[in-house]
Amino acid sequence: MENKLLLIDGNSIINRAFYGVPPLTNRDGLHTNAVYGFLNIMFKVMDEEEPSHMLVAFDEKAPTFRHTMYEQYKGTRKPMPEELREQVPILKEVLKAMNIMIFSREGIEADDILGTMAKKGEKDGYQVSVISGDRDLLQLASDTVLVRIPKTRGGQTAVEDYHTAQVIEKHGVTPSQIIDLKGLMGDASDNIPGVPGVGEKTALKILTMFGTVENAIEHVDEITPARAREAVREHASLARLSKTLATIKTDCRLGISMEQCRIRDIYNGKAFRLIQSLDIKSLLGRFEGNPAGDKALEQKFSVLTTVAEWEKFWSDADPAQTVGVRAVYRTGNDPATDETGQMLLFSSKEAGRLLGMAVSLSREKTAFARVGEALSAEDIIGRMAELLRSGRVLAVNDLKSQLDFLPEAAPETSFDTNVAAYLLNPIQKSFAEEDIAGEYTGIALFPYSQMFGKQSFEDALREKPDEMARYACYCALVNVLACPELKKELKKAKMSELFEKIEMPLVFTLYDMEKWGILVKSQALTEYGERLGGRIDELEGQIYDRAGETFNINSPRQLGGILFEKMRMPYGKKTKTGYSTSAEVLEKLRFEDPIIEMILEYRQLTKLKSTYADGLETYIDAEDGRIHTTFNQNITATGRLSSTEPNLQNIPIRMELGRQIRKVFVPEPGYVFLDADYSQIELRVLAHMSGDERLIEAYRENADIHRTTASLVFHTPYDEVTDLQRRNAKAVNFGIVYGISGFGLSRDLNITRREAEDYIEDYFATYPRVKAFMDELVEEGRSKGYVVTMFGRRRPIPELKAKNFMQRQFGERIAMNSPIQGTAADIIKIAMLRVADRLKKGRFRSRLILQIHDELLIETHREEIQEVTKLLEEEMVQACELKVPLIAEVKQGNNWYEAK
DNA sequence: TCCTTCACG
DNA sequence: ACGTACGTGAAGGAA
Repeated sequence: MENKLLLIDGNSIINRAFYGVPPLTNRDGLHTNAVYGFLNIMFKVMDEEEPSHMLVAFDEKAPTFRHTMYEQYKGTRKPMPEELREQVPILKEVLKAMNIMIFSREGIEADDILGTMAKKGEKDGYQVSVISGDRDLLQLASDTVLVRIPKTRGGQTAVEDYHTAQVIEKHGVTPSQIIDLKGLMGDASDNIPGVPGVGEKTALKILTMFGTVENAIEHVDEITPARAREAVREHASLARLSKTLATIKTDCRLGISMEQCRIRDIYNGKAFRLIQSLDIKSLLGRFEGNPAGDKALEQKFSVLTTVAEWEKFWSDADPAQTVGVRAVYRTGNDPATDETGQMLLFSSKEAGRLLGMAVSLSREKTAFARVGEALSAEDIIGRMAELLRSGRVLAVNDLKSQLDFLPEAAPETSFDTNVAAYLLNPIQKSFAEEDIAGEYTGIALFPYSQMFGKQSFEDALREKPDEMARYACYCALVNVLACPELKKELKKAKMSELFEKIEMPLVFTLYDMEKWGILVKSQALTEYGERLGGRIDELEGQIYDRAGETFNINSPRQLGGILFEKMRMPYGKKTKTGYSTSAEVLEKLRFEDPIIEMILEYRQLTKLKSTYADGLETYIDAEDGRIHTTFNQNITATGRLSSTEPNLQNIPIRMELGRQIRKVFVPEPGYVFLDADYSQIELRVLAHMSGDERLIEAYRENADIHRTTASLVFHTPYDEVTDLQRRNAKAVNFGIVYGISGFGLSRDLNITRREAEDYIEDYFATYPRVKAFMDELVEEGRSKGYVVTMFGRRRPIPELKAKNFMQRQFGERIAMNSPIQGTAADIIKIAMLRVADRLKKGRFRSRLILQIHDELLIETHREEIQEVTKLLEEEMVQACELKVPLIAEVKQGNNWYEAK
């Protein structure tokens, strides 16, 4: 409707929402219930009223608490709970994103803003609605101004509407008399005193007779009953003051034009993304129709089912243009069902079948090619291969996972929007099309899960073919549109080279590593598991005997009950949920009872059996007997890789029993393992980046760095350093890399905090540039909001701006650690690329198969051992030129145990 | 789904 | 007065 003004009392409504909606948080633990409740109320009212203009008013200072039910009842003021306080700026951000006018100014109360705007709107011929939880606002009601008070009961929002008539009906006074009413009866929650002894009943009686406070005072002698008469006489000035306090100003100078309040483009991509990040899914539905779910846009999407259609799509395409892509394929993990509901299981080869491919050149030209009788996967891929030969760039999200279905692309002609978005903000959890669409294209893409739940691509494509095709088209479009934006942002952040020279090429290297996998001796693994199982059973019996009952040893809760209550052992730490039974705690109880020893061994063995013996077995590929892990390139905040399903980066090594499991990882016949790891790469990076002379000198002399540190810190000649001193110095060196704290070191070394702090102080005195470097990193993190590695990789650190001391301190440790850990990660990535490149160019049969942060494992053909040893060592050492030598040690073995 | 525990660098 | 060393992933229990 034209000329309809909606005014919202921001503080009042968010308070109502906070107490009316049960606690909710998003996946990061941010509270969202008040924002959710507010938006719910707002949207409900907007749906009803269809306003053309709108404004949300806030109090400038931290909102007072006077509007809450609790406060109205108690009449006291308590600070706003943190869970609510943190939601106010979030709400403002959401409103801003929706282009909704928000207004607050110091010295002006939200009430007065609303009053002034209501008057102005009324005067300019607008229909005005004021939304508030506060009955004070009823004084603004008139025949053209509607005051609406939402009530949240049991999740349902009902709204009470007040024009002049309804105010009189419900409260027995006219809107303008509301202030007289408050003047007489007061309002505890608003700190309006009123006339002592006069309540609502009396006040109403007086106003019925005299109309206003002033008139009542003038005719005070006529007031009945006598008690009220004397009260008003005695407190006349208090009544006048109270009325003034209750009066909402309607003549503030705000400097707001009606035009600024006009509603425009509420349902945009930015707002969508923001609400999405708050995990308020139910509100996302409102965005349908704009701009994702944009019918005009979708009409241009087409579904191609024949070769002819597919050819035609490309025939008039601009050959220079980037192609956005989204492959839809059968995933191996979730078995599908066919038309009859029969379960279908696929072999690993079948698992990776292409079902369709969305391609996009622009908003005008986007299509989904569906694999079927008249269009095969080969047809689709074949045509695209030609396109790539002409130098087109493919814009894909998560290229590695789709490489099976794309023609042989090269790093130079591929752009992975997922990897690019990760580099720009590695803190984010996910970078799929739906996660980056809003930020880089303005398209508000629905989450896949919201449209298809947990369905596989294949099931979704069968059950909702149109929606799935449309979704894929949107993805392809997002990729092609996001590509130039991401490039621009990467350039701005000086990460173009990191992206092009390291991350993009690495996609292909990791793909190859995953494809190769690592051979596992299945039978040996089973036997290992059985050996563990035997011993576990023995221990289980002994533990039950000792405890005098059977219980679940794996349950920390039950175990805690046995140890600390039944057996009355002294408990050390407590966790949120009960007693801690961690190995650290149990170690200290070693001498209390033999049961502790048994439990520790039991824990160790069950871990090995469940995670490694049994766990790994399920990942052995039936086709080739190898385990194919997934290397994730977009998980860690520092730039490291991670490994999942299974994690091959945490195979036991520290304890001998666990280490034995490495014997089942073997090279195929005719091959051996070459395993190379960097020697103290992080400390060397620290030496380089800090430029500390002594540290650099020590490494140049190829000294034992822990011994050197011990010698300097403990003022002991190098050759006389004791084992204990060296061990302590080693812990300090580690601690430095982690962003040292006295507490952490003291816990690690089992010494007092005081001693630990002395160590640290001595360390910094010994290596003064290290101290300065750390301070600079923290300062840089604070001023820029992020820190960088030698190769420009960024790590944002919002924690440094946190109000909470602990969080800030955490931020400082991150600032100290990330550039070091991240630079080391950059370096080994470079080494991986060069090693893989040389193996490929030299037509070696050997292949890189694993990376474990500072270690590379190569399955090496026997005839190539010498050459590969040499090139491996060479490329790792030369990956980066530092002020200190970079050292890599290569070992050979017939299994992974021997090669370490 | 969250928490605790523990495997690795 | 707090409650911490940095970075990960998987399993099992509790809810």
